Amino acid sequence: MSLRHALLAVLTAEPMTGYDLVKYFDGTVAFVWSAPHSQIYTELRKMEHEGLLDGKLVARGERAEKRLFSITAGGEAELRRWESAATPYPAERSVHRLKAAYMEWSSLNAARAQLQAHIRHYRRRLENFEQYFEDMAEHRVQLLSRRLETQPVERHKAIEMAKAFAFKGEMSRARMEIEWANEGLAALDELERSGAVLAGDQPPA
Amino acid sequence: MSLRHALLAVLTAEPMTGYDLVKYFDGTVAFVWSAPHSQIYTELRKMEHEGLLDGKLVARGERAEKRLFSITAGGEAELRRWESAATPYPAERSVHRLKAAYMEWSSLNAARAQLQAHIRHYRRRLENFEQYFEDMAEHRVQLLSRRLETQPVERHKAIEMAKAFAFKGEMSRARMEIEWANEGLAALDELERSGAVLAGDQPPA
DNA sequence: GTAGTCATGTAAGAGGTTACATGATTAG
DNA sequence: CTAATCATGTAACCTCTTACATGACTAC
Repeated sequence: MSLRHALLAVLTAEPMTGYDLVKYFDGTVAFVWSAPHSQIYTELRKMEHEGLLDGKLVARGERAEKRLFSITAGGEAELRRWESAATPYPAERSVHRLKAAYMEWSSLNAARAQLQAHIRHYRRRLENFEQYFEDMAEHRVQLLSRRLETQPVERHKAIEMAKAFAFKGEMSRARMEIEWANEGLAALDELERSGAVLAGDQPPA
Repeated sequence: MSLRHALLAVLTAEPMTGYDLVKYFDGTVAFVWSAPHSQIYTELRKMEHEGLLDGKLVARGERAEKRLFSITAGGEAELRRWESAATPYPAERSVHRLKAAYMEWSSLNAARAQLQAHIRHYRRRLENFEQYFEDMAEHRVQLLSRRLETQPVERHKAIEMAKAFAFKGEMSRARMEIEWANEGLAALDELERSGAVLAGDQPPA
């Protein structure tokens, strides 16, 4: 049920089409919540039926039309309710941590490759976040600029604080994962020096 | 497709029933991968049909029977393959980070309550991890002890390293989340001092 | 004209959640 | 005898993934 709240939240910036939302969900929003277009279009229609959104057809070129969605009073109320209510913590499901926990079934070199891939993955994320912060400082984040234009000035500080805070969390997470993987690489070196054996370095019994 | 690899990995310790697996998945395994019994029993049967597991009925008391599953050579091969192959990174979906990103729709006090709940959640997790490490040091982790009994000695170091490494990752994560939430609380205090306003502290327009 | 972008769907299937359901065994 | 634990399922439903599908608009 979080996709709908993500959609409501994005739509508080300004009315937009499903296509616009798809783009945002492929861009900055994807850092905290991602969704494919198939899910977005169907959820938008559902929310329209439930009165959380208002969709109206507008012209697009000569013949075509597109559907502009805006958040309704009910939608905003639902967003406020969700933002103020407690959200249960989903059960842990971390493939890469699971894999690490049973690393003994890999080989020394394959295990190293996994950790190096882990580092590469989170380094790339970190670079994207750093880019985002730069863009934010220079007012180049479209969604945020639109939001500031449409929301009352007295809320601007809170809006900027929330975005920065959330992304800082993802940055800390990325740094933590890189550090963790580096410690794993060191532990593997130590294992190798001590002559320990992984199952993948031995033939199957 | 990771549930099956988690099951294979746990079953390398020793043959066990679905019920035993359910218990482990409610216990230590849940820290990296959790699954309800409904999913576990059906997946076990599927894996049996595919030849990854071998299930045989054994007596249980006078009348009843239970099914003991053991990993087959094919199952072990699949586990080794998975452990050595690259695993794609799933799309981010973090409700609490999403909520934080749109905190401006909450109220100062509700936002504080969210962050305090975040801290409590990860503190509890951290305590559980600390308990686990203590249990591990004193050889009180059943699944691990069984595993060491059945696996060749030359692999013991690697086995212990892998478990400790994975759980250290979850501990770092928990510490990071606590620190993050504390920074958020400080940022909210700062917002309040500066007279900033959140939407939830104002009536709906 | 044609390639890239804008724009919006449907549908099958996998994975996960929650609830319903049942019965034997064991320890007190 | 009775409560807790052992033991194993089924089923409806929701969410998400992946693939299929279509057509208009715009810049070159």
